Amino acid sequence: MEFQLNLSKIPFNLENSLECGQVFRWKKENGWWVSVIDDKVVKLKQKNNLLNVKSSSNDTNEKYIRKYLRINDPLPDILSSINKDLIMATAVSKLNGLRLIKQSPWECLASFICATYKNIVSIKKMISNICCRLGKRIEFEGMIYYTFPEPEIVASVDKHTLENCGLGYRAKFLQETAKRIASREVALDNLEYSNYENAKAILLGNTGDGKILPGVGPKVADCVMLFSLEKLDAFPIDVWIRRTIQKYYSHLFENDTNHQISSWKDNSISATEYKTISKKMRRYFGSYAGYAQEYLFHYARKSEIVSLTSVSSNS
DNA sequence: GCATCACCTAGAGG
DNA sequence: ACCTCTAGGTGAT
Repeated sequence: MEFQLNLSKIPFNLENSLECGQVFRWKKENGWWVSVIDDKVVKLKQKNNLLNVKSSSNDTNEKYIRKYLRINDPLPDILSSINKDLIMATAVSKLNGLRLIKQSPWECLASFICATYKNIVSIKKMISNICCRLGKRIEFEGMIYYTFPEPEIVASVDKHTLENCGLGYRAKFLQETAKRIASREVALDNLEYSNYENAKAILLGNTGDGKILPGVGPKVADCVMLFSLEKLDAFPIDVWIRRTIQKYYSHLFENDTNHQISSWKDNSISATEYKTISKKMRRYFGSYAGYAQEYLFHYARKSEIVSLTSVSSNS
């Protein structure tokens, strides 16, 4: 399967969208961005208004690609709705065309369970290891690729297999969560049809029925909802975003006597802080707060407007 | 409820 | 070659 997608008058930037930290399995090979989506190898190359697409499957049609890349999101309207201040205006002007990507919920959930307390380079390696060892093999244009393994597979392997993928203490979290997804104790795919509050309560196990997903806290839940469950108002808060907010949005918290922004410690976010920041920023940016988060996150990392002592290169 | 702290491990920096 | 520190946080106390 091979075709071109005409993007004239549709703002889209492939590189920004794939490198902003929301997806972990795309890599550049011979000028093409390559990954496996579901069970299909997909290669993408953008030249101005044209997106070249190649795939191992004939099911990878224009509709499929448009959905995955969220081409139908009204990006100009979204960006003007979140463009509320100078820092966002700068991020938008530098990253225009960055779109959220619609991932498979299970792969997204598993990825962000692995992502806790790791840098992006390490995350990519862990996920690559999981796919190599447990995924289905696909050959395309002389190269071998692997699918992301189904929850049933992850649930049933020996625990050491996951540990050997470099997951460390995350191995048991991932496997336990895989079991509960595989058994459909938690119907992950149905959460797309719940609202933000309900979906989050179910992911966090706050429904009172004891269906806990280990390794899933507020940050992981927000990432899964934003990147795979159509909750574009979700606003994940990690150390980068928190530092950016502390530096550029402290005025929003001036009247908050309970949670003075100046007292935030640099290396951790308490549950209370998470709720305070999340509520404030979701209200401030509105129904597309998740787009704002992604632009701020990528801009903060790329431009180093907030400092980290150890920043890994993105290669 | 709410704050503190340990946690697997790879990779960077000294 | 070593040591120290940190990473898209979460769970236990």
